[in-house]
Amino acid sequence: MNLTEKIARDIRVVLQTLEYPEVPIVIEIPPEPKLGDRSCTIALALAKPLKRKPRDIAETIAAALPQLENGYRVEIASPGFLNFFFSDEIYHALLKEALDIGAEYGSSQLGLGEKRLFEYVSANPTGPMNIVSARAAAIGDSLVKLQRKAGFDAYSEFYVNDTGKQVKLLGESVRARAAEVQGGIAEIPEGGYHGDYIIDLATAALAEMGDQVKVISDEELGRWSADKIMATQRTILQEYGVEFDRWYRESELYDAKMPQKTLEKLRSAGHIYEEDGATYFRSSDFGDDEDRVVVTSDGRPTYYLPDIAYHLDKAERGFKKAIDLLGPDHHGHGKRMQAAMRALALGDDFLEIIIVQQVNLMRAGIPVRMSKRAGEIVSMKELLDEVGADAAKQIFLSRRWSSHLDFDIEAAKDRSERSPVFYLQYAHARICSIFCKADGRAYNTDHLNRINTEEERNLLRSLSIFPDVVASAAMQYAPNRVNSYLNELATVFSQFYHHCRVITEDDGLTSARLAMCRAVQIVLKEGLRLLGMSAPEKM
RNA sequence: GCGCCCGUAGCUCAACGGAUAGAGCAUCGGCCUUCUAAGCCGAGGGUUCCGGGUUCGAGCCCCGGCGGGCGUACCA
Repeated sequence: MNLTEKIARDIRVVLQTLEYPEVPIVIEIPPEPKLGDRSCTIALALAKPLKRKPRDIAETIAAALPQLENGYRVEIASPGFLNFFFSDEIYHALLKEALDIGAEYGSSQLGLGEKRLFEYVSANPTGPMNIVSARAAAIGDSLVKLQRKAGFDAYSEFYVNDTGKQVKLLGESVRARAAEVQGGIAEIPEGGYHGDYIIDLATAALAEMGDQVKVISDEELGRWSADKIMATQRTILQEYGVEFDRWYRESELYDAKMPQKTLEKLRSAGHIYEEDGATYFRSSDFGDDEDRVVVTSDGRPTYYLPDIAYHLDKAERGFKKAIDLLGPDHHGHGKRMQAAMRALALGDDFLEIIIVQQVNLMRAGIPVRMSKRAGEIVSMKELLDEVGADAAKQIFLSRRWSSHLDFDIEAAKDRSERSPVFYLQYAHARICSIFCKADGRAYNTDHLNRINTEEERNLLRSLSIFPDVVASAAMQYAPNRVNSYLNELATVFSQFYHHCRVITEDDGLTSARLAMCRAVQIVLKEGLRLLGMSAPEKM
């Protein structure tokens, strides 16, 4: 039962009966409980086409709605809002349902089982992951969970660029450091990697391969190093609580000759030409600013070709939509990929690009200067070790992905005792504690009529909103809405907690209030799960 | 130059095109003999960068500025 849909259905029927023009029906949550449990602005939207006053239209619609028999009453507020107030019976039924289905509460079939693939992080295996990766990981992971809850068949992938020029450079850098470890001088190549982790890799390579390090090719050494880095990335992400359904290696594409096949496909469609010895894709025919090289004049494919192949493969594996989370430094890439998708006739809405904006790392208000060249970066691992996964995720997931956010390490740590994530977890732990204190007294729904304070009613209202929040967060890729909602729920619960004693001599009232607590516990736990955060039972 | 993103309270950020623009932090003042005070109650704090436009209604959409960030490779 979805209360919002119920109202939308009733309004739709009324609009048809009255033969009003078809306009989208939008149901909202009023800004405060006094204004009702749900509201609709349909009368405002109909004012123009009907050439009548919004208030008159609202009254006509209200009169035609099956209010009492469907468990609500309607008030009209200026300039023409239809405000819906649910009956106690409706709320009690909803509470019973939530208790009955538990963690399934809030799930829906909006996605109709559509197969979707989320690709995120996809950090190059040439160095430590940075803070933007941590942000993307938190968002991507939550999006997949949200979309699954909303009925999509959603999956996650981490694409690994384990071939190409950068990997060769990685190999050269490691070789240089290996020479240094053995007492020589490190001659790190132009554009190579300087970080200390290269020394660690060199040491590990020497330990594992001995003098073989000197004779294998740059590519082989680079590939070996990339594998090590990739394994580390996987471990760090696991500790962060983010697991991928698949790590898809660029080299797998080559093994399956997919870049070549993709090139031929584009060529036979007439989108490929040669110039100055290089092979170009005519991407400007499909919205790109200029044509792009897909094979260089010395015969190497650029990153672009296998990436097109990868996306073609996503479509061929049956995904109806591919959603890529990209860093701000790759936003130019989006246009190119869209151009390729069009050239391959995959449709304009197959690929959706989400640019996860940058993170300005601060420490006590002072920007932390990050220089990749000098290897002076705060890695994702260092960040997580310092502030903790839950606190970091909370910061990332309380903002829209499009916001350029300031992440203050000291603030994240200093406030850790009173941080927003603790507020949510505390509410959950507090409920667990109540059930401990209840000492075997169970909740039940036989005495819900004992629920009648303002705080209790606000709590029911908040609980009823959860399915709407999940749906909108999933459809609009907005995990931050779940975070906002959970904060609101925790606040309303705290108010309830302070005004309504749960465990009393009154068995009927106790059982009803325990039922409320259980429902809040279910939603808090499920909400935290959707955000990838833990829900401790004790704090 | 061109392209993308951002500009909201002292700070960090919210706000499906809707009602009096909200939270947290910070500041100030109350509340622990009662289920977790990591909490609750209250106060102060705003020209939503500026100027036009669309709309019954704009922080949100469109145009033009200003400011900041990023991108503009035969790197990824």
